[in-house]
Amino acid sequence: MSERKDVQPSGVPVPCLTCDARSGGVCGTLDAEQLASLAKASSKKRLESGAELIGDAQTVEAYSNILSGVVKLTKGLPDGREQIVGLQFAPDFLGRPFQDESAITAHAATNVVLCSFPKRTLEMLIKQSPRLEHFLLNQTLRELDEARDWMLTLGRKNALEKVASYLLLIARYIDPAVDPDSQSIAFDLPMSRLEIADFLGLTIETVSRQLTKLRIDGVIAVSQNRHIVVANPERLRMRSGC
Amino acid sequence: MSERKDVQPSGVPVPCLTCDARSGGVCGTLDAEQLASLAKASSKKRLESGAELIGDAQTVEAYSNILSGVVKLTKGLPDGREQIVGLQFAPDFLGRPFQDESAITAHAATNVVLCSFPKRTLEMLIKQSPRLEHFLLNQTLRELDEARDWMLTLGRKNALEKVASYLLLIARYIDPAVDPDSQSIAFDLPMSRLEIADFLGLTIETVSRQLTKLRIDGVIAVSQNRHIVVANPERLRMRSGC
DNA sequence: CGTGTGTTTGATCGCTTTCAAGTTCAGTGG
DNA sequence: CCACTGAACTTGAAAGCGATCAAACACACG
Repeated sequence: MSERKDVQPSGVPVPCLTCDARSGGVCGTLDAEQLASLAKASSKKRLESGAELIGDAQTVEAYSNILSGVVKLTKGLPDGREQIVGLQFAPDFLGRPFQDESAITAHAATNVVLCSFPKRTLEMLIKQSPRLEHFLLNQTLRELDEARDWMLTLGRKNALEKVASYLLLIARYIDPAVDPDSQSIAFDLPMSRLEIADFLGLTIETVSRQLTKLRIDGVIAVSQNRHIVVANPERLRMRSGC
Repeated sequence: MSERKDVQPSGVPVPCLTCDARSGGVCGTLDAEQLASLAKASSKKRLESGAELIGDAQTVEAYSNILSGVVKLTKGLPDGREQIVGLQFAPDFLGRPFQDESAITAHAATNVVLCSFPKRTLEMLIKQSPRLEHFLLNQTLRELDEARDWMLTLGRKNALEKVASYLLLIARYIDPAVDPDSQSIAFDLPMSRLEIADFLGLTIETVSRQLTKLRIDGVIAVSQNRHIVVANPERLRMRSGC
């Protein structure tokens, strides 16, 4: 690709012009020149649901911005038990800076579009740009807050509270202001029952039973397995334990 | 205190000269001038085991370095259930940058010595010192790794594996190279059975029973409640599920 | 129309919790 | 030094919740 086609008079690379992640994510912290050097080395990737992005103990040679879709981060025990330890949504940054080997596995939970770039390129930019490092610190702190919230759920909530908490988590991703108003909210679950179970530290059967319970109690309506209507978010919150 | 007594010819403030955290922690990233301005605003605090450092939803006006002891971070449910979501040891940095309200509670798990300084002072230094921000990013990434390890333990391990994992965690803090050699290792638990239970998402009775099981199996020896001798670290690791 | 995958439902089992004593330990005052 | 006291810990018995095993159901696809 020629420079003429790649770079606008404004200095913003063409592929970045229409990119949702440009303002929200990593790229929003870069000046035009830095953005250009990152864009030159980056490529858009489409992944089907279920595809593996990063393998456990695998050398990581790329970082990515999530442009759309949901990525799940998992850890496993030698005997096959699995736990999802994080969910990442657009426009999150994906990758573990300053560490060559990943201790976790990443999979596409839905169809996913990424903007990937080499580890080296980004690490060079980090050294140049305190704003970028500040952005990463903030995202990492947010992920840590989320992980700790989830530890409370995993360690101290019962099955019903776990499932209710999960539904609230997804509902809030769709509409962050879901609680105060008691409007109903509808969405499609980005994950299968097995994945939900791996997220909640439960089995599929238990997840299914708790969804049934919430359905019978009139808190939610379920259709086609994945489609959820939360009739009464406030009642769902009451069942989530907090 | 006069400057003459506070500052050495080298430029290193006197109280910092003998400080263990000076090289390992936040202060190691600062130049002499920055260290001096931080030292001027900081004060050493001794806290008894059980003291509250940061309350939930309380405005945080100070950050700290942990000079000695163990700090536990907890989250609770409205009905009183509690979960420990993190342990911090010297020379960790304590506090949640860029957020006025704490979402968690911090308590001294043992007697603790802190070096505290005002939020404002550190935030000013962060703006000046990319090295400091880099240090904080690294510590936060490490804490996130630890939190995710623990999510696997909370969600997918049974009671015996949880207790074994906890003992390994503490043993590794005492001696990081505890696994490869099969030497025995002895230490005092920094936490009560209730705290261990809150860490593992179990009850005190279950923690006690699993410790008894490990004792009967000859994996550990327990005396005076808190003192543990791990006779065979490798067998302990085998029982931890990974 | 059959096949396969994902989900629901049912019955039973087992682990962890709960409730209820005991026991050990550290601290205090005689 | 020892007896007393309260807190922390251990042990036991029973109950409950989620896991496991098994079967039925629903939907997509060839």
